[in-house]
This record gives sequence, structure tokens and C-alpha cells, in this order.
Amino acid sequence: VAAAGRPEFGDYQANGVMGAAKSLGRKPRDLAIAVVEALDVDGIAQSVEIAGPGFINIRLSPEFLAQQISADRALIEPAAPATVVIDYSSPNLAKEMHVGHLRSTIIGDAMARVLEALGYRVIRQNHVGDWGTQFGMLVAHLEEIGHDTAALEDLELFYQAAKRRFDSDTAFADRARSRVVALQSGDAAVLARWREFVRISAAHCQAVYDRLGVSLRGDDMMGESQYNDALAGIVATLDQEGLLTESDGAKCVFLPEFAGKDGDILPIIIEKSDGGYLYATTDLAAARHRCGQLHADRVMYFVDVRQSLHFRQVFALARRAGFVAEDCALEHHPFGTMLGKDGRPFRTRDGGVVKLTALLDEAEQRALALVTAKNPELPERERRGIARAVGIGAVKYADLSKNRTSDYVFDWDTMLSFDGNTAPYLQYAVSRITSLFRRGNVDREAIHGAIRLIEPAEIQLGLTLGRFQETLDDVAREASPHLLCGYLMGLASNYMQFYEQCPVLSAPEDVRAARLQLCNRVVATLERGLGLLGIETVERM
RNA sequence: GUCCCCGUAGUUCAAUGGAUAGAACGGCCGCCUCCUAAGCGGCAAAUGCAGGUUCGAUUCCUGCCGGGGACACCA
Repeated sequence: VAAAGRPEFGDYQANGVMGAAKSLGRKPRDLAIAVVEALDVDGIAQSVEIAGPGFINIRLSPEFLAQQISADRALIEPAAPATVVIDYSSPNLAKEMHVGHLRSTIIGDAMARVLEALGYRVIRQNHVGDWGTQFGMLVAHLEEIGHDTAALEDLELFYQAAKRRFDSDTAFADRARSRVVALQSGDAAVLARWREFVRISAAHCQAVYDRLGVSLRGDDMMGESQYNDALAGIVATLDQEGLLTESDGAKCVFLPEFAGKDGDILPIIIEKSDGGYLYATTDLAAARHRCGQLHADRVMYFVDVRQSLHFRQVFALARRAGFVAEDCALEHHPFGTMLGKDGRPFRTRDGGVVKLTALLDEAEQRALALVTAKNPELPERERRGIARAVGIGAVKYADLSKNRTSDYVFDWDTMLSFDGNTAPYLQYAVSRITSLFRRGNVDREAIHGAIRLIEPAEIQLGLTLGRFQETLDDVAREASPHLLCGYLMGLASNYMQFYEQCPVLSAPEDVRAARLQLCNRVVATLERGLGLLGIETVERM
């Protein structure tokens, strides 16, 4: 049974009869009649009809619906507990966070919140890039400038300066390479420098997370460096399993499922000819840790689509080598790359990346101008608060509402639109309801009584309210927050129609009470849903 | 060369194999003596092409056209 495609057919429709009739060798209409006769939906459905080749259309009774969405019921029913590890955000600590980190960060965070709300044990894993060759370069540069941590105020500039030294000075470049070796062998002095750098860079990230309303904390950070000590063991196990092959001096694994038509097999390089490890090795260690130590039943990776092949290889090898048990699901949830209008990876005019802080500044600035134009009478403090919620919300929603795995073009005006299918539309619906309560001197906590669904707009609103749980279940299963965006958009839209057609405060006392309760349920659902997306709401706007 | 992903209104996005392909922006036409017009109502506008499977295909299969990405010692 699924939500009906068109309202005139009913509220829900069952399409399974037609397929079942075929395998049973019966006429679809006859089977549909038999199914409907066996159905006991007294008190639930108002009507059950058979239409077309064998559709069963169900219209819920308004009384049943009103009871389903009653304020006495929990908005969300928890599911069976299971452990889900979510790998998201994972910026490179060598540089500052830029717009390319947005999708992984906010989609992963929304999924973490939704799964938690559904009762799962969620473990966030921020797999930051804090290890490898570029950190040798950064440490060497840090040594040169001494304890001047003010130079780390702008990580982007620091990185560029280090890179310039590396490219122009061979002595520096050699020193940088030696620092990589020193790091990997555990040299105390070099490690101390490295820790200093990582600490400051992580603080930069945390500031962005806080501003974005992302729930990641320092404890969730589990960088590549944390797996360093496990890598030799990974290689040893692969060797014991007879999976390693030496090829051009490197230790590789050739899995037959990665053979092409031409018979060539794509290698998975585990250890370089110089003895160094690669990210496949680290990801194998991470997968083993998540399944073994964290006891994950499901591991979700929110990572750029360009790493699809890499993850297919890592997942296949992790199972083959026994690092990950059969009953632990490994899922890569890819998303497209953000491009500029020229179709190339997104850059600013001067060739640099757009920092996340710059995007958020622009968003808040535009939102503040709009709030000020629309509500000049509000105190500045409140206008700034609204601008923050609206601006940041718009940016997050613009990304959360898309499901594309193909590349997409970054556009300021699209991302910072405040009209139509946007976060501000949802926030506006919330503020209209809270403002209605305020206007009517209604205490939200004190609203009591039953919901009654009589007008078409009320029934439609009730139907949508009743689909919150199934929407969250879909989001959890498909790992697709855009389904929740679509749901909330529909709910807000239904509310706007209700608002136009059904007066609340001026209605007769019994109708007024029922409608206030309906509004109460709508605002609670909108707030909860937006909260799961990590988007703030406001009392007025 | 091999492998993967994607082609839906002018634009940005939807659509467990289901009925007349939904929204939003933009465009055009309307609606504030009435709980916030960041809103509501209406109109025009789309499945790249050709086959196949199916009672039924945007969805599954094949081919073609077009776009993107990944493929040995970066991550």
C-alpha cells in the first residue's frame, strides 16, 4: 500500500493485486474483489474501491485520521535498535573548509539526527585528513616560523605559503619529506608540531560546524592518523590470506570482480614500493574498526561520487579479507561535485576556493537585508537572529533538498533564494503559526482537545501529518534527506492553503479549539522535521 | 582502452514498474477594509533518439547520441 498518486483516487492505493493475479493465473479484477472482501478496515477506511485494471483505492475515515495525528501520540515511534556508523564531513585539515565540504557535512548530519530520532545507536565518524605527505610540508613550515600561531589564523594562506616554499626551495622540500618519515616513525618533537597544527585546524572546523548547526564534536573526530598503527597489521593479514601480489615493487590485491572486458584486473595498491601506505589501506583499517570495535550493523559513507570505485574496491576487499562481517552493511552514498558556471570545479574569480565562512557571511547578509526590508520595526538583535536562521537555513536546505549524484553548478542566487521550495518557506509557515498563537493569546502548552477534520483543506493537512513517520522510515532506508525536505514542503504548503481557507481565531469556539490543535500538531511536526535537518526556526519573520 | 554515473518544462529539482509525469524559480493573469503577500489562486511549458520486456516503462534490458567522472604507487 502506498500513498495515492492522485487525490481523486483516494488517500492510499494498493497496486500489488495486478502482479499477484498474473502469478496466480487469476483475473486482476476478481482477485481485487476477493482481497477487498477479506479486508477488515472498519473504523479505518471510509471507502475501499476497485478501479482500472485492479487498483484498490482506500480513503481513510476523517475520524480515524484525526485520532492518528492526535497530540497524545508521539510524533516519532522508535525502531528496533541497531548501531549505525556514519562517516561524514571528513575535511582535509591541511586547508580551510570550503563549499565542497558542504554536502557531506549537512547530509551526513541530517542522517545522523534522523537515525537517532528513530532510535538507532548512531556513531559519528569525522574521518579527517590529518596525515600524509602534505603534513610534512606544513610541519616544516611551522618549524621555520616558530611559535607564531597567528600565522595559522588563515589556514589557506598558511598552506599556500608552505606550498610556495616546497616548490621553490629544494632544501625545504627535502626537509618536508624527512618530516613525513619522522611523523610516521613517531618522532616526539615533530609529533608535537603536528599536534599543534591539527589542534588549531580542528578548532577552525569546529567553528564552522557550530555556525552551521552541525552536531559534530571533537569526540567524533577519527582522523586518518588514528589508523596509522593498524596499517602494518592490515598488510600482514592480507598476506596471510594469500591476497597480496607484488607488482612493479608495490604490494597489490587483484580481485577478479574488477576485471574488464579486456581481462585486465584493476589493482588495489596496499603498500607503495617505498613501503608507504595508501588511502585504501587506511580505509580497510577504518572499515575493520567500525565493524569490529564499534560493532556497526550498518556503515554509511557520505563521500563524493569520485570515490565510488575506491569504495567498491575497499568494501569488496574488506569482506574478502574478513575485516568486515557479512551482517555488517557497508554503503557508499555518493553525491555530485560542485561546479562553477564554467562547468569546472567551483572556484572564485582569483582561482581560489570559496570558503564556507564566506558563503555563510553572504547568506546572512542577504537575509538581513531582506528581514530589514520586511520587518523594519523589529529590534536589530532580533533581525540578526532571524537573518542567521534564514540565511544558514537556506544554504543547508538548498543542498539537502537535492538527491543528485551527478555534478551540479553552484549558483549564489539559487543557493540563497528565499522564495518557493526553500527553508524560509518552511520557517515562514512556523512563524505564521506561532504568531497566530501569540495573536490569540493562546498558550501552546495549554492547547487541549481533539482534532476534527471537516473541510477539504483540513483533511489534506491531516493526511500529510499522518505521513511523517513513513517519511522518516524512507529517509533512513534510502539515506535520502531530500525526502524529508519534500515532505515538509508539502506539509507547509498544505498549511498555507488551510490558512487561506479556514479561519482559526475567529471561528466558533469548538471549531477554533479543534483548529488550534491542528495548528499545534503542524507546528510541532515542522519544528521537529526542520530540527532533524539541522535548520533553526523563528517565532516571527 | 576499461569501468561507473547522469540526460525530465526556459532554469533548479521530484516521481517503491502504476492511473492525466509532480513542485519551485522565471514568464503571463488575478488576490491584502479578513489570523504575516517570504503568502494564495489561475494560465502556458518537459521524459535525448530507436528498439525490446510488460496488462502498464521516466523507472528494467539492448543499441545509438550527448554530458560528467574514475582507472599503480596523492587522498
